[in-house]
Amino acid sequence: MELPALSLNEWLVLALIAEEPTHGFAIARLTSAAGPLGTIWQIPKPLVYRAIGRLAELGLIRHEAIEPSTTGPQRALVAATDTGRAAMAAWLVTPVEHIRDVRSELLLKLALLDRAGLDPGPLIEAQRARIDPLIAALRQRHEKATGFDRTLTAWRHESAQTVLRFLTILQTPPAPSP
Amino acid sequence: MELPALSLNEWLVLALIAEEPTHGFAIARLTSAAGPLGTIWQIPKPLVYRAIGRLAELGLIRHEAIEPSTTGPQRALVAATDTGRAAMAAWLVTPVEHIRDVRSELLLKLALLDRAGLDPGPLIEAQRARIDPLIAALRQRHEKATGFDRTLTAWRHESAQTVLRFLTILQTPPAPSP
DNA sequence: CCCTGGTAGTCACAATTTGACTACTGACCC
DNA sequence: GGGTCAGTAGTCAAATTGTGACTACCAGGG
Repeated sequence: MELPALSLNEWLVLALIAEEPTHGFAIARLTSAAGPLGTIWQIPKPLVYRAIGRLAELGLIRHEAIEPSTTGPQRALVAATDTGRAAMAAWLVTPVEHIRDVRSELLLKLALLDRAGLDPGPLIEAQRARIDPLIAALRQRHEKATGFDRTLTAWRHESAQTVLRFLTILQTPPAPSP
Repeated sequence: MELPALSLNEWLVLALIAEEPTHGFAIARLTSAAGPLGTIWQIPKPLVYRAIGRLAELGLIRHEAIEPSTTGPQRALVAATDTGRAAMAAWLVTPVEHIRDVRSELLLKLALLDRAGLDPGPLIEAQRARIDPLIAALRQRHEKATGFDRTLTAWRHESAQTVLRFLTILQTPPAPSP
């Protein structure tokens, strides 16, 4: 039962459906530029519906009966299956592979954990463990580099360290003003 | 004479043609994963040729006579026009607007300046001036933020500071070992 | 009673990306 | 000397992604 790779769009749609049974338009609202998640990751409306279609094909979500909406047109409810919820829960605590995915994927996971009222601690720790050896390797490469490679490795090293600093800030709650 | 916006791909192709008259395949080699610029920005082969087509339409480059290659098939030489070289020179020293463009666009400009043997100092200074007020604004927003917004603004603030640190490193040549 | 505005979803098209494909030349091996 | 391998040069078609415009439904205000 290999789960084929999902795009970030698809993971986000699955996550929102796993929170509670909902419908496409509500997801589109949450992930629009104006919505609460739109500051991290936006999904254009047509892509929301495309993602729902794909997730349904994969058996991660299921169409419930159509709800006779009280206001406006009918809405097609979708709910996560057990498989879907399990995949979701695993993804939510898996650290990201590459530095470049921190901005989108890690922040999104943190936001989703926050929405669910779950402790982000384990994810933060796992991410730190993933990054630590990477930073060591980048420092070595930077120390040996010459010419323009020095500029490039400097950037990579600084970027990796930034992730570490960011994770540390998250673990240090802001001091209450005295 | 408004110059329509060029993509990063197109700027890079123009830059390499401005270095010296060349042909599509050579550009594709330089910007492939294995090429010297591939570590910063890769351009798939078909996109190199599409970029050449667009640049020619805009009058930034011109097709020279086809060179009867000594080895292998014929190659279609292209050279930058005066307009093209001027646009290029201006772009090369213009700092990037957004933090997210540092990794790709600013690094690329630095690499191209390095290849041309030009002083990166003015670009670095200009970029610093562009970033400074941004950081101040982000710090303010971070200090006021609460809830998950605090996490988001922390990331943005750290990212902006990283750019500043990076620019500082570039201005500080590595101390010669004693 | 018509018009605006929000809800819900779909469609057709444009842009980007990917991999594979043609074609040409020189070199190497048998 | 002929087959074929590797490298050069460029193009194409298909898959994926993204965009804008469109239908349709209902409520409330003038």
